[in-house]
Amino acid sequence: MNDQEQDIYPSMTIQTDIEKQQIAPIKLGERLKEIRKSLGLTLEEASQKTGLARSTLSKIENEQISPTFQAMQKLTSGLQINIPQLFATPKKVKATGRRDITRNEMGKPHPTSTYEHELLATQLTHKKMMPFKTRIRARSFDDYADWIRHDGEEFLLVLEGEITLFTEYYEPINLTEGDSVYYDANMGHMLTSVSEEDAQILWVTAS
Amino acid sequence: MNDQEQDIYPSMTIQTDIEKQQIAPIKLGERLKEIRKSLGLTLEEASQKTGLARSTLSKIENEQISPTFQAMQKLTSGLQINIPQLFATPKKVKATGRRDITRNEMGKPHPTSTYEHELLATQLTHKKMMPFKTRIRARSFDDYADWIRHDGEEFLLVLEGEITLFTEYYEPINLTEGDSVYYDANMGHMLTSVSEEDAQILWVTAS
DNA sequence: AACCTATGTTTCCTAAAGGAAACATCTTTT
DNA sequence: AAAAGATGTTTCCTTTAGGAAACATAGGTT
Repeated sequence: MNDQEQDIYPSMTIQTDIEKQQIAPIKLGERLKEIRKSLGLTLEEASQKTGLARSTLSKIENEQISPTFQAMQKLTSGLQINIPQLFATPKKVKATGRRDITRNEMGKPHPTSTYEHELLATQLTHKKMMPFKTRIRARSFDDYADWIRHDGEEFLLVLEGEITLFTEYYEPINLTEGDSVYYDANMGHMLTSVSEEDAQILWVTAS
Repeated sequence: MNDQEQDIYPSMTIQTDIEKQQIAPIKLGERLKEIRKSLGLTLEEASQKTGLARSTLSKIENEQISPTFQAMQKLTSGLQINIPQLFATPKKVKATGRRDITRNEMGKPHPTSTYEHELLATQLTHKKMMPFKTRIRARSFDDYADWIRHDGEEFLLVLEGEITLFTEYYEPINLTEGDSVYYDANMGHMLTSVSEEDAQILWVTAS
């Protein structure tokens, strides 16, 4: 799957790092207090570790002042936390309880010139992985205009037939039923069928 | 795979969000200027978008002042960026060019009382997904002490045989060769084989 | 060239942050 | 129970951040 093909269906989109960092309508003070408490520190101790006055910490925790970036750096380095951590709400609102079953052959078809994709679990959006079965129609290196490359990592398992895996930095290699590969998708890659029948694979992408 | 079984091998560990956020010994002003320029904005335009005075922005960019958290919020909301982005160095060091092939049956065995895992791509560490083939030995609900649940999301494809998928919030459902499921792993889940032979599945986890 | 305009910097003032110390509340010690 | 200590809050003062306007500097226009 190359970049152009992406984002056609919502179900094809993958939740990226950026999206995960939900915007912070943050109660910074509250959060800081949580962190300090979880470290078992008093204001005085935290003051010593950070170099900020006890009173200043108190005011920050009670949202009486808005700390400067400088102060925040002292906070993070002193308490051994990183900045995103300060903003990430501890109980992250992660989806839970979702489930999506795709019966055999009942995925969403998505054909291209070289691959015949069958998208799985398309009822779910905002998932971390994108699984799909693919029948490899390409028979030759020349069926591709260029390397396919995109963000993220990919896992591939051959379900039937035999394929050749071309990758930018390695020699081509043949894979047959049951074989699998894991690779960085930034590296150029492409597949061709070599078995009599077009090979079928399972593909899972994450970025 | 339950929590206890995790983290036995480095190759089983999955790269988490926290690890990705590399610490930032940041030149905040410099970074802000980069962002503003990349958006093609003048100080005046940025001022209008953020509600911060032109002069203030100038001083921040030249590190003459240390913005308050309040100011930083105006920055991030006005320029449509999120806070970690402000700190992340633009050229993120992401792995690329890795590749790991696992031949059929050549994965790393990892048996438990209910499952017989074969871990795939174990040569790679810090990957976003953890793929493994599993033979389901459990035959009954009672083979499990409790629901299996852990962080992240899971994708499952039945390679051979038939299984029953038990999930916390849904009725049990049977899956046969070629069927697949995607679900949140926080939701309790467990599998049993129902076919004559123990069923085999492919499992991919991401968190 | 003189003139305007757009963009960024600096100045000057006020509003707000940060620190020291007094204060208020608890808990522990004797 | 009184005294001492520890912890967090508030006050008061100094320093710094943030905004308005003046200033500097660069292109464009006539």
